[in-house]
Amino acid sequence: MTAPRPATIQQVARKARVSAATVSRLFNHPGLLDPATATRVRRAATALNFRPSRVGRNLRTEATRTLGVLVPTLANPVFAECLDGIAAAARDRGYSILVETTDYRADAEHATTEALLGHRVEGLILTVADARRNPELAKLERERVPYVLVYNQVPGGRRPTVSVDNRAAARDAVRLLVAAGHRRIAMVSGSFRASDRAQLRYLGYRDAMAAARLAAAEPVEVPFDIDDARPALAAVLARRSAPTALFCSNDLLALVVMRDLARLGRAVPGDVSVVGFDGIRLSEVLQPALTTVVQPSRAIGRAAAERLFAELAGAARPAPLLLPHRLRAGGTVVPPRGSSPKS
Amino acid sequence: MTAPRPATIQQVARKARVSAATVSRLFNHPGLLDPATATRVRRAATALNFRPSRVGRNLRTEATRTLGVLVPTLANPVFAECLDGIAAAARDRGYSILVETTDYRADAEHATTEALLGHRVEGLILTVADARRNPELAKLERERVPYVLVYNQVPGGRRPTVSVDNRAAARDAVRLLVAAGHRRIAMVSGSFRASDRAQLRYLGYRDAMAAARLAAAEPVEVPFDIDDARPALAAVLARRSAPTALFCSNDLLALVVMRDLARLGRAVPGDVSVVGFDGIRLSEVLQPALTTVVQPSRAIGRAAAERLFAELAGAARPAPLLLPHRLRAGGTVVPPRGSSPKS
DNA sequence: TTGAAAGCGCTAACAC
DNA sequence: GTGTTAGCGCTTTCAA
Repeated sequence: MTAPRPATIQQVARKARVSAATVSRLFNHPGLLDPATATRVRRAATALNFRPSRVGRNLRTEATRTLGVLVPTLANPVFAECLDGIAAAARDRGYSILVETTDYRADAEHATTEALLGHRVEGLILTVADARRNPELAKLERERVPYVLVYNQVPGGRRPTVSVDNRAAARDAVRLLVAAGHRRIAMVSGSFRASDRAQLRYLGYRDAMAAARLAAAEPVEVPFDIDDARPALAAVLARRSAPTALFCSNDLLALVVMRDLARLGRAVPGDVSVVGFDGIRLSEVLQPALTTVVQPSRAIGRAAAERLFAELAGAARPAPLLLPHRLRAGGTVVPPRGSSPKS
Repeated sequence: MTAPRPATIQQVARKARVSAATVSRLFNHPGLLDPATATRVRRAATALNFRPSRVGRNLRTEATRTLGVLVPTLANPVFAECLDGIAAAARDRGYSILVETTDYRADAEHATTEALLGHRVEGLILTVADARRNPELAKLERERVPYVLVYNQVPGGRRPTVSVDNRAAARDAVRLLVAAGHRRIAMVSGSFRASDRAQLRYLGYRDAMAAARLAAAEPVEVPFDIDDARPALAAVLARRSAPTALFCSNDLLALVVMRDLARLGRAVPGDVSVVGFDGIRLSEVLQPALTTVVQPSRAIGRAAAERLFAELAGAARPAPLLLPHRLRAGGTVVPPRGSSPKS
């Protein structure tokens, strides 16, 4: 029923009355062949639907021209856009991409990286739950497997990363709320355990609050895949001094928050202002557009791939790369009720 | 600088003073080993960071346990969500996923499928520009490579597909506009050349218009990656009888259309009602939520993977599978200005 | 329970 | 310009 075994280089060689080496040359060093031979071999190959096996080739050359990618989920467009950038860069270089997801479960990082390494990928691009102390990253370093983290960021720059400055970016976002006149600002965040970025962004939130001499609130931690934020939101809004603005650790979360605020009868931005983080394409297009910190996701993916290629070509282990973030003003932030402008 | 050669089964064998066959057995048929031997081999393997090479294994067993996935882009969440479903299903079965994208360029389908087949993927899951006559699909059939199309749909069911009934779904969507009282309805569509789905959805649009004895308009075809729809929209709205409602061939497009209608000073749904197609997660969460046809994207991905596994296990070539679509009423459809309810 | 041997498809010396 | 040969890492008979 299913695929018959593909033709081998030997079969082509027999049919064209040449040696396997000559067939191999046709595909790898066509210049070396006598034109007449080349034609004969080409014809035989076509007749047999021959397509060189990367499996045989990979084994022989000890190079797979394959990259592994590991991200929490592809349901969040921030990772999908990044992967799209990686795929484009890989295509340009003739590399293939093996993809794994963890669904934000740190304990899935082991099995997935093992699978990738088993395939002998030449390098890895990944986003892990926590890049600071991470047994899988330690493994990659011990075994000297080239890798680049995307989105993750490590204090001291001790790992090869491509990211924005999460803390500074979060600070900018919250500062924008402060500038709009908000004094009671809370942060809604995806689980800290599942995301070191979320932790850094919380620090940025605290920085901005401290700089404005405002009281930072405890973070409102929710699961990344939350689909009803009403209980959490109701609790925050019931605090003695309810926030007039919410900073969300990512855009997906911000959108869920906005929808559920509406379901709770709170208007955005009328009752509550909201700021996100990521700048996924869709957050720009909706109305009002989400005010958010834009990360250049495709560029992050592309840069990570290119740094990996550079390292594979012999360059030193890449230093951390900080790509610029950008604050995008949407319509989800206005001054709090009853505030005088330029207070 | 870069990775030293990974340990081989021979090195482990030497270190454990057994043969390579015994090491192999530890990983493939551990029950066959004497417990003491197993421990010794395990220790040696750990000490050397040994991890069986899938490259060697794949060559020997002539099975790669790898699936290829080809989609137009991962920047559209409908494909990313589908891939997320495929990845989850593959993980359950111990399969790996090789991903390629075409950026909606039909002429990239050849090189990308060749790359995948070169890797000897055991099956393919793909969305092509046009599945009816497609040289790459013909190639897959000629070479008897198992494949399942996702989203694509072929009249007569002559190809293995997993999709919704695009035409009927589009008909339902437009019927909903008709039921709201709209008489002048236009369709904004991604390029027909790049998407047979778009063509089918246009047919569904015409069906619904005909059934309501309304005049179908020529489609407003735009590129899938359009980022400013204002020129196209301005042209449609300038027609002698401007539409009061727009049916868009996908959600991403619908969102761009909504934003650009706003930029043109038209309110949605006040001036123009809008319906989308896909039901990407984000379209649900925005406000007003987009009225759209929901496709179960993750389920489509999962079902495609499972049908491929069934075929690999010996089942017959899968028949087309139609998954149910669902109309989701959002806030982007209201009766046209000046219409009387229940006209 | 373990080992020896062969071979999966391919490429790169090396020889002619 | 082309062929011969060896071997990449692994699994699987087959024999002991």
